[in-house]
Amino acid sequence: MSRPIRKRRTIITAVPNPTLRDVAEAAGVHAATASRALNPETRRLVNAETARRVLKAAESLGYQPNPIARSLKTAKSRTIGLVIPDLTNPLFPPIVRGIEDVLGPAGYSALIVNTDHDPAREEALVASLRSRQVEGLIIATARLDHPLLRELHQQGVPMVLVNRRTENVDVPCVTPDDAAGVAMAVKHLAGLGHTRIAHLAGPTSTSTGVVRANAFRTALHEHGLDDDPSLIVACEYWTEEAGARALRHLLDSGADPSAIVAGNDLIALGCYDVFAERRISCPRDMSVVGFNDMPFLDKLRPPLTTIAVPHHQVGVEAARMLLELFEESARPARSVLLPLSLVVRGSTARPSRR
Amino acid sequence: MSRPIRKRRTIITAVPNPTLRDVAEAAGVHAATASRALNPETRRLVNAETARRVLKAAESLGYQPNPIARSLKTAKSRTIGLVIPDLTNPLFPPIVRGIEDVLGPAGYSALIVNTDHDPAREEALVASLRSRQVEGLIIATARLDHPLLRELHQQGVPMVLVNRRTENVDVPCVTPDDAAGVAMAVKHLAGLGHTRIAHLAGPTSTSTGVVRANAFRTALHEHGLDDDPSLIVACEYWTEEAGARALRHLLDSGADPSAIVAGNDLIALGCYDVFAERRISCPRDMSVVGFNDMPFLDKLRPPLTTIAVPHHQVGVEAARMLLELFEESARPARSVLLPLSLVVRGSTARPSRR
DNA sequence: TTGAAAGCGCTAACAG
DNA sequence: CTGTTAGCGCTTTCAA
Repeated sequence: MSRPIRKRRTIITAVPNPTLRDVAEAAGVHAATASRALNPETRRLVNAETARRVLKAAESLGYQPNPIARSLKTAKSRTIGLVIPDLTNPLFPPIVRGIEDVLGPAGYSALIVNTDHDPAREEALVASLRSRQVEGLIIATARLDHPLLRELHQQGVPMVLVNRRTENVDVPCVTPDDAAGVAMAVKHLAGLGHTRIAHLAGPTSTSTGVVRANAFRTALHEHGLDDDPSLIVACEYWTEEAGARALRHLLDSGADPSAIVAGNDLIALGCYDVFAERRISCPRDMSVVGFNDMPFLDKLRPPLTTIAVPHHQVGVEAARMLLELFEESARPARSVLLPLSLVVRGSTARPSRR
Repeated sequence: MSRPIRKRRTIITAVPNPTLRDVAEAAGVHAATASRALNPETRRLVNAETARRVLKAAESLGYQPNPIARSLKTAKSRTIGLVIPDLTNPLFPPIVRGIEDVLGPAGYSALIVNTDHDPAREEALVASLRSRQVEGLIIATARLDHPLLRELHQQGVPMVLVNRRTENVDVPCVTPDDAAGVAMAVKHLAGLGHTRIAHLAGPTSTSTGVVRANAFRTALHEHGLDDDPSLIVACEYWTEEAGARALRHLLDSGADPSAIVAGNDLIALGCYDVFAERRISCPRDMSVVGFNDMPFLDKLRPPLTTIAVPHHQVGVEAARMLLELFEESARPARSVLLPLSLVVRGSTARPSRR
């Protein structure tokens, strides 16, 4: 009989945090039915009229499902972990936003952790993410040799890599088309008439560092330019300071370039510091091209010519890929290369010397 | 009798995801006892030797407590919501890191949402955070008139405001000492000999905009300078474009300043654009001071003199304050003003014209 | 000091 | 189509 239920329904008009049972009682049905009605996936299992009543009851009570209870039952947290080196690097915020723009509408949230490039910290943070039951990981800290990634992969943790890749682990990646980007930079400089072009490469422990350096060498060949090994110097980190050190080293070695392809924008900024130190005029004495097109580069002196990376799109693709992985986790790892574009500003010009 | 338990213990050596019961069985105790032993808070309720056995069992099984189950039981999610306008604004990443540096060690995680300055979006995002059972909110999007904040406060949602304040709601805030910062900027310019100093204020809908503008007027008085109302123009947004528009307006109005105190660094960058447009040489013809000291300002042409805000510290204080609020939610709202410092670079100099 | 029992809010068989 | 039942993994009375 439904009398007692009815009675309760009228008494409980405004519960502080209405539960599914409150809704069910208000609608005069069982909690299970209310659950079915409320979930779009299972709504068709219930009489349309009943469903309507449940929806209305939920609405009027201001019912909000408790995702924690749902998670406990379904063993799905609707949460993913995002592992980045450092959020204050302007590279990452647009990627994060791209990820969240896809995840949010799909009902997922991201937990962000910063590793500060410390493998031990990374391991601890990943462990904490996993203990929080994240369903998958998006990782922006990949090194070529990265035991943690191999281990996670073996344990079947769904993940996708962004920006950088790793070796020996078959994991889907979303990266900029680094080789094409470097080729554009070299073509631009060669077109201006530069013949001694140097490369301040990123760290050789990262795929981005290695891929860009290799692409640089290939591009030189294609343009029939000097492939002097002394024109390539690897930076220890992706930072201004490391870029400055590398350029000083390059200049002191007497390699004498007229143009530089920097591994990324920060390394290019390090070049600016050295230009100031040594009274080198850019672009008159030396041209430089960055990589990434981080914000405010147009405000520099001179404005930096660079390769624009669609960071937001990188995030979007990565998040989509992870969601797809959840759908059919057996799918083979597929990777995506995103197209880049050259942004010509004031840091590149024809060489003034011979 | 413990025989069956023992037996099971030896059989189950490596459960994939060991649960509390697995640990309990392995240690030959009840799940409740294992729970008490594992939780430092309740460990003293259990025999030291038993506790040791439980800890060892947990260790050897690689037990990780399931925070979702715990949350369901305790109605605490160990999660907080962080509401910011836009993560790609370089102001916010250091604040986020400060927050996470405090939250992480305390066992909390942050869910970040970006409102893009859209009140409707903000409302929806806050609702989604609340449905995810966040225990509290850190809000960086406060406007002076902000009905949502008043409503949340009435509902007793623990929250703290960062960067900006709101009116008529008694909520704890962590903000830079805007008035002191503006006073430093004006003092610096006055000391250089400027007498016609303009202010490109932030939006009047935000406390930061209003407080800085008022402080500007006060500082002018203190230095006995022109308080010409036409020297103060409010920008519509905290952006380069709005800053540029405001400066054009100021210049066109004939106010004729020799120096500008910009509401923030982005507004100052907008000034740089106008300087280029109108062939105004900075700092020869016009000095400008920014506010915030966002990254890479030293690389601009000229390097921007600005007021440095300890953003990381802002995040740290805000997170601490929220955690304190959880401890004793009846405590009266307390607010913190963080000290700033002037960073003199190349965008300020003595006035060249008389 | 420990165990038994209950239940957080929800979903998923299963039965009717 | 709907109700019953059980249980996700944990904490917390209450008894013993």
